[in-house]
Amino acid sequence: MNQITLTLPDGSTRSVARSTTGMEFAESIAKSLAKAAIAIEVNGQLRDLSRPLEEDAQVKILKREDDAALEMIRHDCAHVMAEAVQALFPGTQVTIGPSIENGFYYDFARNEPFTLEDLPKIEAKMRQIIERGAPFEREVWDRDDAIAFFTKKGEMYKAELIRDLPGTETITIYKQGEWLDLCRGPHMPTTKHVGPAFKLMKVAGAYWRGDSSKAMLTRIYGTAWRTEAELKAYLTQLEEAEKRDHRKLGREMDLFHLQDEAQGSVFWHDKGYRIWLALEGYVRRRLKNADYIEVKTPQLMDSRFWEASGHWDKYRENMFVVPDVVPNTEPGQKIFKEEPRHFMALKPMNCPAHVQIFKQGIKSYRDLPIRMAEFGCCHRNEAHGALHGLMRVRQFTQDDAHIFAREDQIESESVAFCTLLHKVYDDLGFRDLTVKLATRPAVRAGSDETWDKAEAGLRDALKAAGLDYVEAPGDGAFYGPKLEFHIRDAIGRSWTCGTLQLDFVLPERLDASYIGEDGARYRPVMLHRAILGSIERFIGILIENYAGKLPLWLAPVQCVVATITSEADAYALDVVRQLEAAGLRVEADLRNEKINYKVREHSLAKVPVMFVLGKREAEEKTVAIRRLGEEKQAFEKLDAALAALVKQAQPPY
RNA sequence: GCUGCCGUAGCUCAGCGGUAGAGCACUCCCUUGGUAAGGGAGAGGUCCCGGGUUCAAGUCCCGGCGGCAGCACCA
Repeated sequence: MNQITLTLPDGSTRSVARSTTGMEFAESIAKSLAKAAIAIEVNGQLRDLSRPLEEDAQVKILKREDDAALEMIRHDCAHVMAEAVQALFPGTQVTIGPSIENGFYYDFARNEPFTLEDLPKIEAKMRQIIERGAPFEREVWDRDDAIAFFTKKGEMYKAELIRDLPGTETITIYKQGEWLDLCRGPHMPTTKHVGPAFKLMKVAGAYWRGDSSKAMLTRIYGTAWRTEAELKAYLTQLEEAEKRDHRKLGREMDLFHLQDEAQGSVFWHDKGYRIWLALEGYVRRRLKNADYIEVKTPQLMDSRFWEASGHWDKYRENMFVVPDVVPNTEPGQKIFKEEPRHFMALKPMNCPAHVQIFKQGIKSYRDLPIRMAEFGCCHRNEAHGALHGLMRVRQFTQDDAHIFAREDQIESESVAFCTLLHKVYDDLGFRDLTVKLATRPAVRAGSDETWDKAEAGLRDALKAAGLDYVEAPGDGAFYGPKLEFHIRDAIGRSWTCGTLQLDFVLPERLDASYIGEDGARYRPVMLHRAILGSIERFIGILIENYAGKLPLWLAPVQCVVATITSEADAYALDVVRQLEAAGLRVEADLRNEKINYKVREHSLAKVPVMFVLGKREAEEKTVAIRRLGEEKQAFEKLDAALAALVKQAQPPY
């Protein structure tokens, strides 16, 4: 038969001649469809419209509006950029250029890196290439021919890519006019389909194949969208994110600062530390209610200890090591009187210390589970380039806890933790949550059998908790698999905060045991878990999520009492005293400034509530209440206003 | 750590070989003003650090340190 049957998404079927191309098929349905078409989905696989259809299939014509189209626009845009770059900068080698979230990039090999000034030139060239509208043409090449071709052209990276492709892979080349690139495809019909809604954003270095031992390439990032309106919306969103930057807000709101002498460690100012205390207090109450005990363990411990835990070998280069030697105080002498032989290290994590507490005395199976929490301050010597405000620091405090449990308690403990975590995120305003199961990494401790057991344990727990999840192979910790909890913030960014890690290795290494019902000794299993993760980082996330306008119970200054005239000063101070006595965080503003000025200033400082007092309020013992973001004022009796505010400022638990 | 860009007043930034500037913030004075900037005056700087070029260096060159953006890393 020279006819094939194509089934459309609505279930209707059409018979067409074998070898009809996707584009011809689209045209046979409707001219308008052919015009809007950018690709065809054949049995769930995206294909070029130019490719002939050879067999019966489920098909769907993809249009610009479809989600998959965005990826194609971005991918095609990367190709267009590569052509533009090679046209403008001869001798530049192309490597790879995928589409990514919100856009695309292309990595180039060039002796001189690109600068921001190059971007407008490249963009202009790209617009020419798009306008020219050359069709993307797919060709299948012989493997050796392709390697020879790219080698001859001086495209060593491309040649390497082809050489490393599995032998079964078809080598496809896409041409757009004169220019061509190795590519799996598919592509849209022509470069014109990319459209005008793109922008080159930044240049950066990137390692060849993501390997820091390999060459540093120069990467150009771009963003691309279906329409210019979408592009504009995206750029606006970036501006919004910049306005929310916790480093900027932290300075403006006088929350914290960082300085050279303590890189990566935070100086918490009075106001920032109020947020910390409110948050920590809340978590502490939640933990107590969930039957956790709270402990505090040493900051500095002997290297022997870290050797036993396994951290010394694997993570020493990220630990702060302190020589256990008496330093010289004589001027002009060496810092140490003798060559240091013994070392101590600042703890990079709390778990080994918690095992020590567990090991004091003999534990019975009846004692388990023991849920041991610590707001543990840890130090990790992070690479300079990794430090970023509160988000990535060298000294941080975890809302950490280790649950020592029997194996038969893993599931119920995991489920209980998931419940607790959900409550906390819900209270903090994060409702959009995704869960990942990170499984065994290449470098790890413990037998495969142990890992099988641990991974199965977490899968069972997820099932019992009724949580959807995706697996992240190879992302687990060296001692066990983990669940990662990702929260989505108000502007759509995702953050990994909570974790639950199952560990059969550390109890073994540090020889923790309990006596079972039968009188024999057993190993407990450890569940490492955190909800906020790092408190520093979580406060950073809160600041950005709320754009500095924290919920009343977390706000560093909950209420400012501002006077209109100095006649109200005495009354204002009395009001402040009463609010403070009721446990609120309050400030008085008696300055010789107009009320407009005061309202503006405290609004910009994101103070949620202002009590404004003039002569009238002082005489009537009332307050004029102005809330952040509202233009209206409410007038109330002081007693009623105070009682209402105290109620509103209650933490969620 | 790697690549690129940047480092001037508390903050945001201008100046780019020829005696350090603006706005906001700060201090003082006038003003007591009813819900997002009242007026005036003043004070404030090793122009990141160290070398070099030059008659002369925030300004040009080299090295360090730090910041930012990616990359790599994140127990």
